[in-house]
Amino acid sequence: MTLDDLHAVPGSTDPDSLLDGLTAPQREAVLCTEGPLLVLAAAGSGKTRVITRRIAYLVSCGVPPWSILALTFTNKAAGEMRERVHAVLGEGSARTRGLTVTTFHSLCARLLRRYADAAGLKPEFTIYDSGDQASLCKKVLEQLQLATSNWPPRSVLSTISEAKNKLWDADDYAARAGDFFTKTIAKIYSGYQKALRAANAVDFDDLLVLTAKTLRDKPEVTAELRRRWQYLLIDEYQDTNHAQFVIASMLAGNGSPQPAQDHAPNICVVGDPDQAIYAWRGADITNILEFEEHYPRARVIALGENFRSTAPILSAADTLIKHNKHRKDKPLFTSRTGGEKIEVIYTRDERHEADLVVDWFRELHMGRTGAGPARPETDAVAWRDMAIFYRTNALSRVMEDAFRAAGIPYTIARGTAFYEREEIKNALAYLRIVANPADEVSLSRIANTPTRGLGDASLEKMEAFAARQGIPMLEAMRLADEIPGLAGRAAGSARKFIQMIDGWTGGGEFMGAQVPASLAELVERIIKESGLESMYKAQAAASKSESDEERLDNLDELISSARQFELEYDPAGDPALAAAPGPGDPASADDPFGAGEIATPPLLALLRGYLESVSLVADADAVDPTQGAVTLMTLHAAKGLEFPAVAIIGLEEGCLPHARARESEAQLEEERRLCFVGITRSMRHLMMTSARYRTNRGIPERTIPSRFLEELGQGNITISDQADVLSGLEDTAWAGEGRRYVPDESQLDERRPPRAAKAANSPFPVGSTVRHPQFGEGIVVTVSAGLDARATIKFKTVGTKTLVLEYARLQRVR
DNA sequence: AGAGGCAATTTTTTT
DNA sequence: AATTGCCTCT
Repeated sequence: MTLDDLHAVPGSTDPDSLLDGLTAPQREAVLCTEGPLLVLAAAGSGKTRVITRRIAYLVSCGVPPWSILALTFTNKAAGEMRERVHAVLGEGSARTRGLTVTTFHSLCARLLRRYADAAGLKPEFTIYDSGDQASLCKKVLEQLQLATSNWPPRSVLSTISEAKNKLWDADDYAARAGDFFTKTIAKIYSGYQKALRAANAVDFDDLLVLTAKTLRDKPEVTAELRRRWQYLLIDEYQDTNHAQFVIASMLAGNGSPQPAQDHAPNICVVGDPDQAIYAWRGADITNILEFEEHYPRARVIALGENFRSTAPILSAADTLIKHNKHRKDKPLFTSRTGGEKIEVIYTRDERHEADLVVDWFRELHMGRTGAGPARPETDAVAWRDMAIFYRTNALSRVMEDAFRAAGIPYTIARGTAFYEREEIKNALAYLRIVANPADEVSLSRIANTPTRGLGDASLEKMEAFAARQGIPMLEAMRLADEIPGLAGRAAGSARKFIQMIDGWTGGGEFMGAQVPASLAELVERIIKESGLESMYKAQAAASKSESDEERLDNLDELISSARQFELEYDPAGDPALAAAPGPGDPASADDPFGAGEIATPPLLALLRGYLESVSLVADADAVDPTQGAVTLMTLHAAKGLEFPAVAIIGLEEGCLPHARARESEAQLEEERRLCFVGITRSMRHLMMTSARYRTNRGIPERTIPSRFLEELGQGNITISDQADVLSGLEDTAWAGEGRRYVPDESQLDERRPPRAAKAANSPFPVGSTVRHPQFGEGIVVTVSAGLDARATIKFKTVGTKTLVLEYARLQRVR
């Protein structure tokens, strides 16, 4: 975010002022509002700024905000864009009312809820994540009597996903299936899709696919939406897949079968082919490459000047990306001069790597010292301005350990992590059942969690009954008394279970005195009344382990998140609730789609919205620059961000480029683009590390430096081989058989004394209980070594704190 | 019925 | 290394 966006005159009505500070091509991109426009925005070329100004410009020219639709890939990107448009136009004003800035997936979820009938769904449908998909797939495999060993659900699902991305349904796939493998997949696909519909559920692909099909097959729906959204804007267009392409085309009014238009659609797409990194999940680069063919009257504007990075960083990125053969060369330049070179560092192993990154960040944080006059304090880099990128999530662990030991604050960009915890999944499964009683996957998750005497045998009987009668499982449980062969005890348990759920939903009506008045209350009651809370309380008491107490904290946090959602929820802004507009008043001065009759009970609407938002979080959404901490994330999550200081780790063959991507030239080029994306996130300081040995799945292996390091341009980098400082280590450590790396402790860097030894000598070893004069009793979580040793202690009453041992006056409690 | 232990296996990236 | 699934034991 740049200063002049934040400080732009709020409520300014002068469209021309929105061009201030823009370069000529940027202005052109803002001003070219009519007709198809392709903006080829190189990394760091001010893309977001252009999009923001463009939206503001449209509004200030009198275009009604509700007729503008801007699509991004992550919630964070959408939120940021919304915020910046507000900042330029003045928040809360009617000037942005009805403006839609959202992600592809949320747009689709909302459209599918609103046009559920047309799409063949019920509006309370559940969105299944990959875990849910796998469970459902397993059930289908069982029905088809196929072994999961021969048909691993994960890989079956990815084949199905590929088909879906091409908009092939199960029949299309079956029609093309020739051999045994594809024919079997066709059967599974068909069964899986039936099971999804029976559960009134959709997977991530369905969100896009069903929307695309609805738009294609229901002209009345498409016409209505086209009437609303006259201006379409799509960010990161290089990463759209075929379904998204169809959605965009249909919304723009350029889809088959009748592309002939008397006016060219106002569709503006922004992207950079060099930053296409999602081919593996079906993104189709030809969408952006062939935009001009699809929209013959399209204007093309290239933004090539980079305003983000220093010259050496930019030059290295440019040199690297030029190694891609299947690429249209385009300029990438900066008018800046100076700047430090990229530091390429070879380390011994991943722990050494982590230590050197920590050291580097520490130096940056203090401001550089060294020869010459002391640098001004502004040279220091705040923790929040630093980031570490890695190819795979597994690489984060060692870095985390190092940061924790060093006492440097850090966060990991893993927005989905919270919702992947067992206790949260369980609580959400109850919520999903409440919202969508047909949701079989959620039901089987919690039918006997906590245990209530509904074991596998009883559940199977009820499932069989449900299948015979062709009714959902929950209905079968309702009729438990009539199920032949079902034990009386199990039937009683089922009855109680049903009563419990009816208590929350008012029998599905969401009315009545006993039904919760708020979402937070519903979540709280479910956690208590389902028995989840007492289950985890009992576990915590029995094991006294921290992870179990953490579960209770997490459940509390879920209640808070529901409360938060409730506070921010605006029913008028929920397109899924809006009644379809009457055909009479398309020219209504106000947003004809914004407010409509609300037929759904408010609590149910809230719950649907909440579950939707939970299902659609992205890892990148967790990036919070206000946290004052170093951010750790994958290279994929880093797209669209920028940081003054960046460390990219794991520059090794097999890691980056990844082993699985070395089979084809195309995959290798995508890896190179991934590396390019990482480099171009950095504004001033960039370090790239390569470990000579890396432990994968517990086995240390000798590595080969990434070819990308050779492709940066020698003039842009400085190389420092820290691994070589201890030459001879290899010969001794790797002598003999077994290929086990046994580092000789005596040869290790003095700055890093063996941690385990020091920590063990600490008077307060990990796991011990200590007493603090002020904070009371706690358990030692980590201890660092050295003179200024610190310990992280989880206190019973005041939470977790990091203390310097020398001053903390801790007492060991036994 | 349910919990606990052992063995086998491993997706890179994510909406 | 870590997770998941399967199996046995209570």
